[in-house]
Amino acid sequence: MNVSSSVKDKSNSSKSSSVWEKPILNQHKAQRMAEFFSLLGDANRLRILSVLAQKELCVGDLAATLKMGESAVSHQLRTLRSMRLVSYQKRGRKVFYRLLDDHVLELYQSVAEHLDEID
Amino acid sequence: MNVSSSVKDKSNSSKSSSVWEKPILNQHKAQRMAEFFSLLGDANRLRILSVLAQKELCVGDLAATLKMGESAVSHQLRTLRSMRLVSYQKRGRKVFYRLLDDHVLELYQSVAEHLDEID
DNA sequence: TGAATATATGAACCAATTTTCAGTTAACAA
DNA sequence: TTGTTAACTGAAAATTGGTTCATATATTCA
Repeated sequence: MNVSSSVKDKSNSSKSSSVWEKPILNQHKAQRMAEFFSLLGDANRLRILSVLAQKELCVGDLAATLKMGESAVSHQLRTLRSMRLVSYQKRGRKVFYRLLDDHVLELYQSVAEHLDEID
Repeated sequence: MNVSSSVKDKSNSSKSSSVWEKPILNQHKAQRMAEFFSLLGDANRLRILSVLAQKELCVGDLAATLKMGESAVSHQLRTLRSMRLVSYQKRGRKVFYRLLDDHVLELYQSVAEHLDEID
């Protein structure tokens, strides 16, 4: 057993004016953020995004470019769609996907920097 | 089969001057970035970081604050250490952890914004 | 020295995620 | 219509990840 500081957990409110101040990130918001980060926590999804950042592409081309199964790509696009990171447009029997969020670029930026610092 | 664009894959070089331009994120770098994002892709790890962002804390207090097992916390700290997100300092028999990177705050910021836009 | 405390570690277990496989739907062309 | 192609979907198989449990190491205190 071990509790040196007074740990009362004032049932942290979910609103906070400045970033990451006193209240502990509450379970629910932590969960939502974790889900989002997890979305970027897969090499294939990152590569899909990196390709789409250049130009919109249909599922088949995406699969060919990344040397992945088309079904796997389709599944991944589904999860990317669910988090509103890509949008799609059907043309004939192809479905073209494109990036739908520039936040991702910022995140990419930050992590790239961090990674460069490490090694 | 389906390859409308010429997909030659110029064996993408890992260096790129501006962010996310032509070369496809190569397997290796994608993997490293994915590992990093995965690190933030867990609610408990995020909460650990949110607590450490306020003040340094020892393992036991961290566990008590977050209502997690001490072993679980220790395991998580280990992975956070491996990515240089926290540093630690041994004092007596306690080990104090602290945030060791402000990039994380930026990431947190970006994702929080994105999340707010969604709902 | 021996007991108690704080943390770390490895293995086992369970849960979540990703890919593959088979089959379906939709669009187009013959 | 029939055949072909593009994409999607659900379920099973495979992989990855997290927590727990038992144990080990290290530090302090008596």
